[in-house]
Amino acid sequence: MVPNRPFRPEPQGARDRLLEAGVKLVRRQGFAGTSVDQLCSAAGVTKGAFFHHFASKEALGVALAGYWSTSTGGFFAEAPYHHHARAVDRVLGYIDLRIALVGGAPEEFSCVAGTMLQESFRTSEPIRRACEASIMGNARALEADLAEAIADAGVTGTSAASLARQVQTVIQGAFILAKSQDPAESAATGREALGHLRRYFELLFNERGRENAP
Amino acid sequence: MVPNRPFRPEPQGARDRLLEAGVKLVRRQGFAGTSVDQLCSAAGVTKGAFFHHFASKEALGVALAGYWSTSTGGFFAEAPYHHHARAVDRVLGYIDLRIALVGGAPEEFSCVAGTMLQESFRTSEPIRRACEASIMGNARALEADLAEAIADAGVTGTSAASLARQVQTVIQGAFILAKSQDPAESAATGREALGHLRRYFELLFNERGRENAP
DNA sequence: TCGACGATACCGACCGGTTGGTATGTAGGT
DNA sequence: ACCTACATACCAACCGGTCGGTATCGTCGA
Repeated sequence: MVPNRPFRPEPQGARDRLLEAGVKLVRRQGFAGTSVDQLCSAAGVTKGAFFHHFASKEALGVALAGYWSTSTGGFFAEAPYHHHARAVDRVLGYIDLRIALVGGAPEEFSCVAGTMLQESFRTSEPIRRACEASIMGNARALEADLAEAIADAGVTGTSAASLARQVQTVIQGAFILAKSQDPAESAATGREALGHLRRYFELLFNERGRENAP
Repeated sequence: MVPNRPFRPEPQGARDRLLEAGVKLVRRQGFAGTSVDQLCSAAGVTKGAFFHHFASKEALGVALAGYWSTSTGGFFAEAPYHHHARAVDRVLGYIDLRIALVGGAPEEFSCVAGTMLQESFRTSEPIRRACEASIMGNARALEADLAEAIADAGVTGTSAASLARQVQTVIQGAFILAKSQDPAESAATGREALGHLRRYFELLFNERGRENAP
């Protein structure tokens, strides 16, 4: 969900190293499938350090969702698609950016919050809430542009909030379809799904000019 | 993904009871989060019986994906939406059926294959392949109708296979968004997402007559 | 008609390793 | 002296998996 961040400095403290290891391991093997010991050795940290910073494995899960939200939120806030003059173009620019980020193996572009939700929504209410906040926060970042685009095009029968949720829906679904494929084809499968999302928005906002066939 | 099956007889053998328990437990807490002992006690069966029928926990996962495919596939094959004369109506009828199936808590309508994929796509290649077969098999059931609808409406720039995958994408994404919500709102959130899928298809196939606002 | 026989279905105690978590210690900054 | 940030050692519970045994079959020769 967030790209390779080449210029992000290697985290120094044990807490940040554990969260960074959490992103990597949870994406690859899920939350329940990742042990505290694995987290520690991936972060180059001992178990004592882990439980110094996190009261429990569940607490790390909650913190991980927040960490994920913060890093992805910062990335999209700085992205250049905001500079388009028309709201529709900002919305489509966001989708194009998401398409551009889908490359390589699924564990490099998939979403930590979506993965944790799948297995923890019922077993841990704090994790569920933290993941909800992460995904819905991501959605909220698009709502203003969507509201403007809806008004410009005179779209009826839906709302900016609902369309923002749909963006997240298709993104999460795209990750699952990508994971279902052989690694060589998974990124293309994910991009195809986002291409359909783009086309839906083009149709909805009457953007006939720029045909983009998924 | 499959509804309550009220008239399905209680399975007799240990193998079927384990698979039925697998559906229930994996939906609720994921594959890695479910232990063999839990499976056994939920099925009312001993560990000896488990390893008599399945060589390993992973083997149960593979069998579970197949079991899931078979039951859902059978359900949709018999559904009445096939009787519509026009292909578009069959496609939209399928989506309406999916919408109708989204009710109650996420563990009652979510997809076993999608859940297992999320955490096992990298740790178990056999499970990944079994889940891919399940999801893509489900998609294939719609391809003929989609191809016909595409031809009828003169849609360009995509294919029946691609649209069939998009249906699965939105379904899987809808389940994740549903899981992110408080149980009281999760079903409505899931239905909303499928409503957008319906609207995409209405726009694509120029079905202006039957406005269905998500 | 019978009973010996192998196959299948299932039982439950047990194993070594791993799990999340704790208790205690310590180095360094203030 | 005291707090933060770790390290080390350890624990009981649980993990997936094994193993020797039993109950119940259909079948086939005598």
